[in-house]
Amino acid sequence: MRKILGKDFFKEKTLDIAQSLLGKYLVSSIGGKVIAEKITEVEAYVGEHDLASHSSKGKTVRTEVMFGEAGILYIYLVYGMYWMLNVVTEKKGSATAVLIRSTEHFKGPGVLTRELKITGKLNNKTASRKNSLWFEDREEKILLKDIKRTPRIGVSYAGPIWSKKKYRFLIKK
DNA sequence: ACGATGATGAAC
DNA sequence: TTCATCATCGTA
Repeated sequence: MRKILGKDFFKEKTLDIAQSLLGKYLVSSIGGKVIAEKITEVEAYVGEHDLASHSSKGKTVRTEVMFGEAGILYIYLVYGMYWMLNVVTEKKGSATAVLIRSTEHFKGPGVLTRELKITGKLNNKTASRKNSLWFEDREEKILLKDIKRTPRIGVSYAGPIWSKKKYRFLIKK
């Protein structure tokens, strides 16, 4: 059985959502071709007080998306080349999100979006079949013992506390 | 180890 | 308006 994940799923606590997104599927039908990929690596960004989070800059043209409703996509460009895919979590205004870093076949957040044809066009849109990008539960259980936690990647700017938080979750190989 | 490549936010 | 930086990746 396949269930599309909606707002309710993304309303929970960000760290819980991050962990439970492992083993779920990211499905893209952008450009007509359907690609379904099992999520294997994610990172949590837990609010305005989280110095690694873009939302710690407060509400700006870019970051206001993070202050929106659970289940909307926050997609931005880094290094002038790579789109980063995030899903907004918790209640409106919490400014929390989960970054999708890797799937089964595509290692790295920039590779993943490139291969699934994800761009800023979907920024601030809801993850849904209608918008050609959604999340599915295909009932593949990931055991706790198979999940590894590490600090987040590329956030040394966040200072001694926040750069060291173990908010990266990945499926052990 | 480094360059590609352009948006972002802070300083001026 | 300028400037350093950036939730990265492929090539060396």
